[in-house]
Amino acid sequence: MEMLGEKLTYFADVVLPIPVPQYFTYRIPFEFAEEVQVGSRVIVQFGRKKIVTAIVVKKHTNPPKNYEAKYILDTLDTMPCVNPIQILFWEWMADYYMCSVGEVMNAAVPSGFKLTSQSRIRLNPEFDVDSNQAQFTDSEHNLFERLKRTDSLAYHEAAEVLEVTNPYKIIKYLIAKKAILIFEEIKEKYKPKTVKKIRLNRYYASEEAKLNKLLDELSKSSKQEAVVLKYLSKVGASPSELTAHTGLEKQEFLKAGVKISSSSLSTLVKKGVFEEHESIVPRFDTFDKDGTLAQEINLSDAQKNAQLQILESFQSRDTVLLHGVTGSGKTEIYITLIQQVLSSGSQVLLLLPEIVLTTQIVNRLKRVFKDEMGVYHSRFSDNERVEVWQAVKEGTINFIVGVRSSLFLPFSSLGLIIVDEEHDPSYKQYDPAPRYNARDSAQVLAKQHHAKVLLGSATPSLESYFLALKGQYGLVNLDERFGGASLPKVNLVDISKEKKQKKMKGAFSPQILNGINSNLEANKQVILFQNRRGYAPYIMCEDCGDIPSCQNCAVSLTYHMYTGMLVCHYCGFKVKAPNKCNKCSSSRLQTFGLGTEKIEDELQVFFPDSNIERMDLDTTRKKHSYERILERFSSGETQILVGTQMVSKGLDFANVELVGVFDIDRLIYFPNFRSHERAFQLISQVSGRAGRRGLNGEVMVQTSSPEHPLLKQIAQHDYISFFNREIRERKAHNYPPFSRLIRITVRNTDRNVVFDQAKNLAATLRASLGKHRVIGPESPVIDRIRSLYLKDILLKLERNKIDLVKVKQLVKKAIAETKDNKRYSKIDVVIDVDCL
DNA sequence: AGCACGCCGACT
DNA sequence: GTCGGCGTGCTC
Repeated sequence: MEMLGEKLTYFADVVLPIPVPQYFTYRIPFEFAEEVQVGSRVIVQFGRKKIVTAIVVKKHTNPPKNYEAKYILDTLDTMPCVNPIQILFWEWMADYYMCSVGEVMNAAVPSGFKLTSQSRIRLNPEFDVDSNQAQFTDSEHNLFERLKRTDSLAYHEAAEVLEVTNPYKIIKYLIAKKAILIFEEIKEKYKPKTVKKIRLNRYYASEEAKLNKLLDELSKSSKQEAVVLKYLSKVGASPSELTAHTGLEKQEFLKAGVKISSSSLSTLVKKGVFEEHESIVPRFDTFDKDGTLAQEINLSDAQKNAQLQILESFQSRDTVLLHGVTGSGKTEIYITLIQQVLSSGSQVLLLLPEIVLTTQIVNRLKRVFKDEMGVYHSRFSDNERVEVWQAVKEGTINFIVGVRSSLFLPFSSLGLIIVDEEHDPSYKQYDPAPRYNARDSAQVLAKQHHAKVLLGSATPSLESYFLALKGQYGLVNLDERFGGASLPKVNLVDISKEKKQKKMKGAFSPQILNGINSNLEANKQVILFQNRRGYAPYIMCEDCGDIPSCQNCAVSLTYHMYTGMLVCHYCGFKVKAPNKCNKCSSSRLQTFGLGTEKIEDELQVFFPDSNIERMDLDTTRKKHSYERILERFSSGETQILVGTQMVSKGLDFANVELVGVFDIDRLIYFPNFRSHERAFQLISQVSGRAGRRGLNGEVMVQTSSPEHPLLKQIAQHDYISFFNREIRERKAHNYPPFSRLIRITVRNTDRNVVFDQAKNLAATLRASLGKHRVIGPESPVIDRIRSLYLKDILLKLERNKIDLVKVKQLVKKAIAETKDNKRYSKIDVVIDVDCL
C-alpha cells in the first residue's frame, strides 16, 4: 500500500535473548529499510543502555500505540541469518514447551551470532587523583585502587572486590565524583579461523629469467636457496603455475619434507622474495581425499525389504518407526535412504544421542558422504558451530549428523529427519529452557518442511511403539542381525545366592570372573557395564555411622579414588577425601556401593596381566580422550573396557563376546514410572555390544532378583512381552502414552517458602483442573540441589480429553496468582512439558 | 536476564 | 543520619 513517492516508516518486531514472553518493536531507519528483513540480526538498545542483538520476526508499518519505538542501531546481516520456517519452529517450541521465544533463540543460535553488551566500569582519565581521592569512603577507595590495576570491571566483578551483593550504589557515587566511567562492552562474536600462508613474490614468479637470477644470487646462502627450491618443488616451477598459486601454509611448508629453517624464511620475507598473508580456513574437518574409499553399501535381503517397507509407509504416513534389533544394520538402511533424499535435492538431518556421536558411526558415514556431510556436536566450539550453520544456510552442506540442537540449523528444505535411538532420554533437554524433546520436535519441524521422519530403535519408547501399533506411525521390523549373527545369550547370575554362600569376590560373582577369564584366554575382549561413576557412591564411618554429604544438595558425596576426592555429582562440589571421620575422628571409614572405578580397581587384582580401561565422564573430559580409549580397545591393546552408559551405545567391536552388567536391580527399582523401560532399554543396548559378528555373544547380568519378569524378558530379548506388560501398567495408572505429563517444580532457598507455595499452587491447579489430574506437591528423590529446595507438582492429562492450550493457560494463570501472593514473592517455577 | 530505583534496618 | 541489603518493576 505504499503511496506514490511517499516513504513509509517500517517497524520490526524482534526477539531478544531474554526470558520475557513478548516481542519488542523497534523502528527501522530509512537507510536500512531494505536490508532489515524477517530473520535479520539487528543491534538495538534495550533498556537504558544495554546493547543486544535481536532477530527480526516481523516487519510492518504499524507504529506502536502506547510508546515511542526506539531506532534499530545497526544491522549485522545483508542476508537474513534465520529463515521463516525457523521462526515458526521457534514460536511453536516456545508455545508448546511453555517458555519464551527468546529462550528458544538462545538455544538455537550459536552464541557467536549474538552480541550482548555488559556494563563495565573503568577509571575516568580526566579525574584528578591527588586533589579528590581523600574524599573517598573505604569501599570507594578499594574499588578505585583495584581499577588502577585492572583495566575495567564488570558489575559482578566489582561486587566481588567490594565483598557486597550489590555494588551499584558505590559505583554510582564514584560516577558522581567523576572518578570512574561506565561503558558498554560488546562481547566478541564469531571470528573466522585463519592460517599464515607464504607465497613467492609476483616479481620473481612471473618470469623465468627473474627467478633464475634470484636463485643465482641466493646460491651464496645455501639455506635460503634451499627454501626457494623447496617451495618451487612443492608448487611447480613454471611461471604460470607460480603466479596462479595462492601459496602454501607456512607451518606445513616448514615442517614437511626437506628441513629448512624458519629464520631463513623470515629473512626471505624481509627481503621481499616471499610474501606472508593470512587466509581463512574452515574449522570443520574436510574429508581427507586420500583416505579410505567409500565402501559399496550392500543391503541384505532383510535390509532391502525393510527399506522398501519404509518407503511404502512414507506414502501414507509422515513418521515411520524402524524397530530393528541391535546389530541388524539400521545404519546401512539410513545410508541408502539419505542418498535417495539427497539426490532428490532435499536436505537430511540425522539425529543421534550425544554419546553415539563420538563413536564409529560418524566415521562410517563420513566415509560414504565425505564433504557432503556436516557434524554438529556439543563438543564443538562456538566458532565451529557458526561455520556449520553457514554451510547449511548456503547449501554447501545438505546432510547433517548431529545432537538434538541440530534441529535448529537453518534448513530450508528438509526431506527427511532420522532420529536414531529414538527412545534415548538425552533427546530431552532438562535445563535450561526450552525443555524440549528433540524426537517430538523433529516431527513438528518435519511437518513444517513437508518432510518425513524415521524413528529408529532396537528398544522403542513405549510412546512410539504404541503409536506405531495404533497405526499413527508406520511400523517396520528388522529382527535379524546383520551377517547372520545371533543375538547374545543372556545369563542371569543370582548374586543373592552367591552372597549367602560367601562366594562373591568384591563386586564379582564367580560366574562372571570365570566368564571373563575364559574370554581373555580365547583372546576375546570384554565390556563391563556399571551405570555409576566414581569408586563408591558414599563412604560411611563404621563407628558413628556418619555419611559425608554435599553442603548444597541432599545427596551423599561420591568417593573418587583416582583424584582422592569426595565429589557431588549434582553440583560439582569437591573436597579432599578425609582419612578420619569428620564427626567422631574415627579412622574406620568404609566405602559402600559400586562405581566404575571400583570395578576397574578390583579387576586389576584378578587379572593383573590384562589391560583394563575405564570409560566414563571422568576419563573422557578431554577433547580426544574418548577416541583414544576406543582406538586402544579397537586395536586390541585394551582387553577389558569398564564403563557407564558410554559403553552401552554405538560401539561396534567384532572381538567382544562377553558383556557383564552390574547392579541392575538399582535400575529396575528406581522410583520412576519409566524405570522398567529404562532398564530394558539400557540392558538391551549394552547386550547388543556382544557377539556382533559371530554366534557366541554372551551377556552376564548380576542380579539379586533373577525371578523378576522384566529380567526374564530382557534375557529372552522379548520386546513384545515387555511392551505388553508395561503398557498395561501404564494404562492402569494413566501414565504416558495414555496421558501427557507436565511437571511443575517450585524452587527456593527457603524450605518453608517452597513447601507453602507448592501447596498453594497445587491447590489452585486442583480447583481448575480437577483433583485427579494434579499430583503432589511431592519432594523429588533429591529434594535440594545447589542450595535450592525443590517440590514437584505433576499434572497428568488425559491425552484425548484435554485441551492442552487451555490447560497451559490455566497453569500460567495459577503460577501468576501464586507469585502475586506477596507473602512470599520470589519463588522460581520451572515447567517441564512432557517430562520424562 | 540485567538494571535502576526505592524502601528498610543496622550501625558509625 | 548514612550505608548496604533486598525486593520489585520494566525493558519497545
